[in-house]
Amino acid sequence: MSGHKLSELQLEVMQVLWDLGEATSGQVCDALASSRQLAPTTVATLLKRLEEKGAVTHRKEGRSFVYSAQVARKTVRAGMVGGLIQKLFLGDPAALVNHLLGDEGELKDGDRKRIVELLEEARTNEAGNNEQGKRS
Amino acid sequence: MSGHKLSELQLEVMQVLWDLGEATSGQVCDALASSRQLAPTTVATLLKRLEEKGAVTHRKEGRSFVYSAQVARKTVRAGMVGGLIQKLFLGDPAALVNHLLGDEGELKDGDRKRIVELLEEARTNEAGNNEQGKRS
DNA sequence: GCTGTAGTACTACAAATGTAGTTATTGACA
DNA sequence: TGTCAATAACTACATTTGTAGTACTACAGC
Repeated sequence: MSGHKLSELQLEVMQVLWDLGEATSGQVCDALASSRQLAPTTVATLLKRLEEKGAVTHRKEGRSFVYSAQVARKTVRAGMVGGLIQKLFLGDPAALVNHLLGDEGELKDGDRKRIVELLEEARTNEAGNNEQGKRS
Repeated sequence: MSGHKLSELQLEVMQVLWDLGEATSGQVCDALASSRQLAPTTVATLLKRLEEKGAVTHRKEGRSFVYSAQVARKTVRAGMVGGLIQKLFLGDPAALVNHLLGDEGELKDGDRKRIVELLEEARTNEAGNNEQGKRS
């Protein structure tokens, strides 16, 4: 439900929070430093906006805010992957996989192999589900 | 590398052009009508902006413009899927597939099956490659 | 106790996007 | 042949995003 559309930069911030569990704006700023040079106030602004849209929360510790993600990585992934499938693949997830397996140059040598390996797992699960009757 | 970042709406317009081959702004407007009510001028604006960024071209026919996509659907898919993988899955395509196969509720019953089938096919191909001698 | 520093709050501003009105043009049809 | 309907050009405006400056505050160390 919660339509969490995150921009690229917002996503980067979320990644930091997901990885660290929680962080002050300063820590987020440091974590991002490798990929982007942002002024500390910029990061603070980003966090506040993310909070406005419910993607993060903060608790107060001393005078500073310790932020943490309020939406799970998985949720955001699901939302964004789902959106992409809708928008680009007419709602058909298999079309996405097909695209990935195609020769679009997406995959490096090892990737294809690893993906195919996932097949084994998937089949196992599939079998398991069938036998046990699936629940979730 | 042409960084074609398209917004959701822009993407919808592109879909129409990809599907129809070419279309006037009026036709695009009609095609979009089912999903969105947009003023004809709005659609015209969208097309012009898309042209500015090189995603579409037009030729003149009488007094009206007939637009057609200038970037291939495949290219845009590759770009956007690639971006998503970078941003959300640390650049690992297999992680995306894994996510799809996970129980995130993304897949309807038939979908999983079809994906597994695709993977099986891919594995067959992979085997073929192996037999012929793989390089890397 | 005073000062520097880190961090929040508030403000700002440019670019992109979603959306559409106004105006000018012009081919089509009565 | 004159009017209408379609369409392009230009303009407009709100929202979101990327980015950051300024002002205020409070703790830390001298």
